[in-house]
Amino acid sequence: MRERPKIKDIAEKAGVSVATVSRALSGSALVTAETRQRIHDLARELNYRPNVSARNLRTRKSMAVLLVVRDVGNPFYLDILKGVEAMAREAGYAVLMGNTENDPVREIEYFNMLRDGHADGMILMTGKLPPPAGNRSGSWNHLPVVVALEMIEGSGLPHVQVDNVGAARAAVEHLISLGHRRIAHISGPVPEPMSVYRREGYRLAMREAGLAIPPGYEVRGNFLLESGEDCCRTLFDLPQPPTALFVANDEMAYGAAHELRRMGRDVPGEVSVVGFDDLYLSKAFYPPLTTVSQPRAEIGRTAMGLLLSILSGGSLGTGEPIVLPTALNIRASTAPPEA
Amino acid sequence: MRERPKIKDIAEKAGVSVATVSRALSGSALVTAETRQRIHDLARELNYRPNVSARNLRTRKSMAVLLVVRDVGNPFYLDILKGVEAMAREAGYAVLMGNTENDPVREIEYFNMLRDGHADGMILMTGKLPPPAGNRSGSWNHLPVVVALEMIEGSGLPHVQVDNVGAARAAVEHLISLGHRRIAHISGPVPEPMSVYRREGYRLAMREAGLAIPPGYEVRGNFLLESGEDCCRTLFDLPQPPTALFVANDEMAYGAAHELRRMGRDVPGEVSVVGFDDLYLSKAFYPPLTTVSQPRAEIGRTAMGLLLSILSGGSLGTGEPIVLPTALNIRASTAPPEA
DNA sequence: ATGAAAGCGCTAACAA
DNA sequence: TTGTTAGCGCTTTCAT
Repeated sequence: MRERPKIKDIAEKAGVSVATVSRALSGSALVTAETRQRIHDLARELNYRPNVSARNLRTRKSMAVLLVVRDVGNPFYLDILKGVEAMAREAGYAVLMGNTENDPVREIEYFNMLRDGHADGMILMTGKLPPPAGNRSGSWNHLPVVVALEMIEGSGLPHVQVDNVGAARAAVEHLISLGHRRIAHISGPVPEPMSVYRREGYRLAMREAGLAIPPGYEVRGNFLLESGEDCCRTLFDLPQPPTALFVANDEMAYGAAHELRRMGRDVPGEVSVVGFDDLYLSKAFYPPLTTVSQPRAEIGRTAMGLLLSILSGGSLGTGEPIVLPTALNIRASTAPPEA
Repeated sequence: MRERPKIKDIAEKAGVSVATVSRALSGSALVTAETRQRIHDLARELNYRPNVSARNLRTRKSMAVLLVVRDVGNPFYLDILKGVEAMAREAGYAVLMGNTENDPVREIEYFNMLRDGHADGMILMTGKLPPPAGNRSGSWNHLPVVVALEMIEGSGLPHVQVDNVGAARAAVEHLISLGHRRIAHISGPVPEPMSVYRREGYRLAMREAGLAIPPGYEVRGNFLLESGEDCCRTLFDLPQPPTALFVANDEMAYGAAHELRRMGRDVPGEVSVVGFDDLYLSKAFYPPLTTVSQPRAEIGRTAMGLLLSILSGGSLGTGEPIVLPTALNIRASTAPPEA
């Protein structure tokens, strides 16, 4: 037996042609049950495994997908990755990790990997599309790419997302229904769409309740913990500080709550805090964080499902984005304002 | 210009052979600077990119590595992944995610992917080696595999790890130095080595301080949040409950602290808690968690570096495991016991 | 310094 | 139902 058996070895032992072996192994109906059985037995006996490079070259497929995020170190992506991975492996696809760190060079690099045959399709969660230079069609919308989580407006690509405006609005309405009037917002890095939408939800809820947004009540953060602390400090340096905070993600909400504690302000006694994302630690946080929960695993599964249907030549759907539902998880970081 | 230019297209336009183009593009010295330049220009103009499947088939390499973990959803792996990814892409390797969920079938599957040419090497963090069935050599130790984080004793494979015994011991010694005597331990899922080692460190520190471990003071958890809560409850149902907890990972420590709060016991006023891992949220936790910090990104980088040196035919090192240093981060969840 | 040619291992026409 | 054969696009001897 040679180092690594190939189809030819099986063919010789079985006394058939390589074509027959290939067919038998791929379960083609054009092989008698008897020869198929014989070949399968032989394959097992020789511990045969097909060479993927050869198959990929011939079939022009790689059976791999690329999952591209801004920062692999961000815990937010975990459940999405998990959802993608689960669906992918079920369908026989491997998952390649892409990490851009907001670097345009890398963003292009991953598109190139797609072209190079490293992967058959891509799930893009960076919210950005590199300029279509060197791309004949002048656009990306004929590539097997699904945009998830962070939308890319006008891209013409299939999207899987949540209603950030509506979810943010519901979060702020919760605060208002508790009786809060002075509600501030720590936003993400506007003008990125996700941040803009969440801020929009905040503004909408405030306006509908007839509440003015005092100057300085909108502070721009960057989604990181420290940023939550900093923004919180800014907010409470105001002459008329807020009684409630709507923070654009949980991580900054942790930072804000942390900072409030440091300043000796009780949460939710003196200040209520609402986050966004429902990271899995938010329920163990002290106080357990009221926050908007996104169906992360579902986002991953849906995006991968969409990509699979594209890869299998299925329709691209309606072109309308798929919007998954969010939920407001009311826990212990919100309470009525002090009397 | 054809759909996707290949070497042949460039060769024709340049009036040279495909061999010359291949050489020029790979930077071979056997091409005149002039033709090399011409070919490079042409390649850029045609927007040429090599087909990876073809190259992989020919070179018998995939320029990809497989990173296999028990649970891609676990935040602990994030920084490791980040470290691996950074080193990998620097060296021109792609990173494939593997997720076993402790399923032996999947564990084998990833080894098969290695054999099949899906990846050139593997970083294994599952702490388990599938039975070497169908493996001629009867063992795995000639495969390009680096074991990280969770050691696999007797595997003969290169290891990157931390000194779990020593780190755990230092953590418990901290508790002892604060004056605690009744120190309990919430362990991981013994008899898995990592859990056993951390428990061993606990026992060692206790013995050296001349402290007996009362019956029931060692409770077995599973590294998950809820498990921390459950174990904590068990511990405080004891007639003589502990004044300090050494918990085998941060996630369970969060759970334990959460449960203590629910029981109305102040941390660290009434009970001190030490964790292990230093997840990035531990400092934002309330109270900020005293915990053992592992150099996660460094573990990832080191493992990938080791794998790269193996893949480039370098030595396998001494065979001795590489042990990376840990540090005890003392924060606010530990204090002297009540008088 | 360049070219011709032989594959890498597989799949898929096309024949039989 | 099976076999023959032609590639997939690239790298790499071996000639020249």
